[in-house]
Amino acid sequence: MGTDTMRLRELPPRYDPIAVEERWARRWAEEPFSADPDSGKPPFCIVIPPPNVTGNLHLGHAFENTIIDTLIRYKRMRGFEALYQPGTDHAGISTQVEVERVLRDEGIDRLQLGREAFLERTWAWKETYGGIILEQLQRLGISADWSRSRFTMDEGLSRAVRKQFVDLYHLGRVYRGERIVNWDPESQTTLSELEVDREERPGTLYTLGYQLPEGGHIAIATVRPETIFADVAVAVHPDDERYSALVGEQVRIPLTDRWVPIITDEAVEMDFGTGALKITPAHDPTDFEIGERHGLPMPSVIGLDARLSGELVPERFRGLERFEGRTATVAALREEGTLLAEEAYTIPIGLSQRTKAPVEPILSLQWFYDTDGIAERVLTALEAGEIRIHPGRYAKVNRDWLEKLRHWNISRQLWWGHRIPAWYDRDGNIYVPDPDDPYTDVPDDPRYAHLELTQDPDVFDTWFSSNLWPFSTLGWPDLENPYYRTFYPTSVLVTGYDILFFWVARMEMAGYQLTESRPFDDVLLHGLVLDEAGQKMSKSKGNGIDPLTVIDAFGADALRFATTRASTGGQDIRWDPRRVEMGRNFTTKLWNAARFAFMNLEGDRVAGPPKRLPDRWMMSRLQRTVRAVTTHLEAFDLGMANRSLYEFVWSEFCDWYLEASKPALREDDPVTRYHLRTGLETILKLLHPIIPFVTSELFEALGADEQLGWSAWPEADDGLIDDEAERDFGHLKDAVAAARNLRAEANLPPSQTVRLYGEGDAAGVLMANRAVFETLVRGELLAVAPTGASLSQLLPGLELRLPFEGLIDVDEWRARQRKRLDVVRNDQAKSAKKLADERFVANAPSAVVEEERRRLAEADGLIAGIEASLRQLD
RNA sequence: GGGCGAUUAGCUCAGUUGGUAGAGCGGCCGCUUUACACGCGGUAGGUCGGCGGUUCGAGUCCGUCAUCGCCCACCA
Repeated sequence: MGTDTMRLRELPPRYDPIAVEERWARRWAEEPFSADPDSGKPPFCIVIPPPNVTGNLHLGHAFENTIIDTLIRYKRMRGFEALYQPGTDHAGISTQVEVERVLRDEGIDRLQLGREAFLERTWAWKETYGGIILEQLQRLGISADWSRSRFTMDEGLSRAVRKQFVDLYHLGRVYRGERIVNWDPESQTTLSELEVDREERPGTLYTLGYQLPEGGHIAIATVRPETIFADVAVAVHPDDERYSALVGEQVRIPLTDRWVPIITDEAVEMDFGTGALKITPAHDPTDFEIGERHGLPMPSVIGLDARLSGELVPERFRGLERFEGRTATVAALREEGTLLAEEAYTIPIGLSQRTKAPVEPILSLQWFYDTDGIAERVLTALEAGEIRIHPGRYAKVNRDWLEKLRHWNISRQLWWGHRIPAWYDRDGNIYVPDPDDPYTDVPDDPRYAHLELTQDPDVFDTWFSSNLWPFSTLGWPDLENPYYRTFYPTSVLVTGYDILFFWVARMEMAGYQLTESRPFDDVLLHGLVLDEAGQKMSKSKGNGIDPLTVIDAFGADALRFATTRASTGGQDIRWDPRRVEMGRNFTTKLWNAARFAFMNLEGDRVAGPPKRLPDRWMMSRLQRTVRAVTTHLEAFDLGMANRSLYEFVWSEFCDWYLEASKPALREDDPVTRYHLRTGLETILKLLHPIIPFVTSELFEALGADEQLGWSAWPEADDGLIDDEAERDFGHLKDAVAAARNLRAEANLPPSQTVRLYGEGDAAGVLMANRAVFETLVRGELLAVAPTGASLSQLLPGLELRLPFEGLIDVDEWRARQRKRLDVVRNDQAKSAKKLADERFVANAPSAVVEEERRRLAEADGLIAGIEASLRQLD
């Protein structure tokens, strides 16, 4: 190879992550890692789970994007055309709530402002704050193609949403209908099942008497007496003999003069309460279904403002807020004498995930997505293994949810979002754009010009647009878009298991529905980041940790190190600042190792096979590390990749190789210099996906003319795997450790040079690598056996002797040897016992039995040796 | 009511196909050994939640119980 012309840049003695990271982050933002759809290289694509456009980076984002970026950088280095598709989500309800709050602080009411002005304000807000989270992500060093950033309300993506709706409408999969929905009276919109949290609250179970015509009553249990005004029937189970005689009779609703029939329905539980259920179709999902089955009327008595309203509500209760209404109703019932019993009872209650307000089930005219057919299709595909889910246990969760999916309420009474492309004439007929020309709004269609059409005021559920994300960001519905053609279906979808239903399952449905394809090959679900006490981090609890603060203090590499290390099998990760410190320390260690290497890299380097034992050993271990890290990354096991690298770099490369190579470097050995450089360079490449900043900096300082992120991933060279070198260097390491033990036991100061003699099968390795051994132990290896007494350390194949020179402390040594003797005798006994067991010898694989025999022999030898060395000093 | 996860050294966590338990931090004893005190060398510390089973052999597989946590669920 000859003389090297590379120019090493001098490294500052102390690594300053802040300055270095800032420089690289800016570079990666300005010259993003773009992907060329026409390169012909195999594609690899991950779309970012789009963060809320007005949100701030939290640790969950940092964790998630580190995983994604690590995979992307790895694949890019492996020669894939890797696209990390970035972007943001308009996050309908949370953004609207946020902007409303800001307006309120200015004393402005949304309704006063009006829809158009409000949207203008919201867009302005989005323009101002919408980019913040992406800038924050850039500090993490993620290698997204920033030139392709998308937003769910971009024109192209909005078009995709409209197409989805139009297609589904004409297929009959979305329909407008009056059904029970979850109403959030606080934000004044409906919510899907997923946006409602179930909680148990202490309450009361009331038993009411519904008067029978002939006198007497039927007792009915309810937790919502204020809804009796909307009752349309009383239901009992068809097999319930207690009531069979009453079926068909009319009963009087308390506090009113209305009489309703007693009917039978299988949904009634005979064992619960009195076995008789009041039927309130407009305010309870079960009752709604019963009402539908029996063709019952469905009057409402609770309005959108969550107050009692309507003709059926006696005047004195009208206008009362629902919970006040309950109190008033109960009081009146008591007075009337129809309140038969009250008992304390835990009642399940639905809360709006966003506002925490108790959700009111109401009957409302909304848009629904009948997902039955497509869910079936996804289930078939999942069954066929078209999508791999990691960890595997979530595959079942995914399936179970799809199996019992209900129609999805997709309309929201919000302003911020994709307005529903449906128009109505005065008679309530529905007009939706032609599927063959879905981009034309209905009012533009000359066929409808004579009608006075008004557009549906509602917008879609946010997830009705993010479900398109894997293909809408790539250009769909333009099927000829090169990005769509090359990168779809995407490769891996990385997200938290908490949005498996919200997002993943819905993308699966959208993919098969609209693109006839799975949207991704693999789904990698990660855990949640918990606080130090193991609690979920949340804004309301105020226990969140700002990743930017962490980055400021320790560096983004340190944070990335911490999160990848904690990334094991979808497990939640409890925040532990010690992991970040570990990462910071590790980057510093790497920096210092590089500084040492740089000090020794000037001068000739000769390529070729390693000759000296330390080089052979290191190169062999390095190949194994390349293999292990590659395997782990292929399996998405970032935690293991992290551990393999940490272990190799710190405990092998730094602790042993760099020390052991010092004699050769002192001698200016060009072969060792070559392997030192190769080792360092390979380490930088392997570490790059995890800690891109410090590795890029060092690679550049090493004189490379390409960016590390674009360089090729190392290939393991099996020819360099050297079992003999590993065994011999193992002996050397053991001998060094034994020498250090002797030094410690003899209580010799570290500065004092020790004289040692090695004896036994492995002693040859010491003599052959004398300079290495002497450097590592700060001692002198004697060529001739010392006469007289000495302290010994017994190892398999080696006795290391420290000549007794009178100045040393024998007591410590003796105590330690005796202790060691106990340990070895214990091992010996265990092995002997095993080998004496004929069932073991007969059943265990011969290699295991052989190994046990070897252990026994080794223990025997050690015991004899240790005993002899102890006797010698008696 | 179903389902899932966790339980390993003082703390936070690893532990591929079952073959004598590991890391970081913390503790203790030493060290300006010229890459690194964000470091180096040495050292202590565990009946792997309990019980039972399978096996020559179980942290690892099966059953069961306990504790903690999460998800799903229309018994009013």
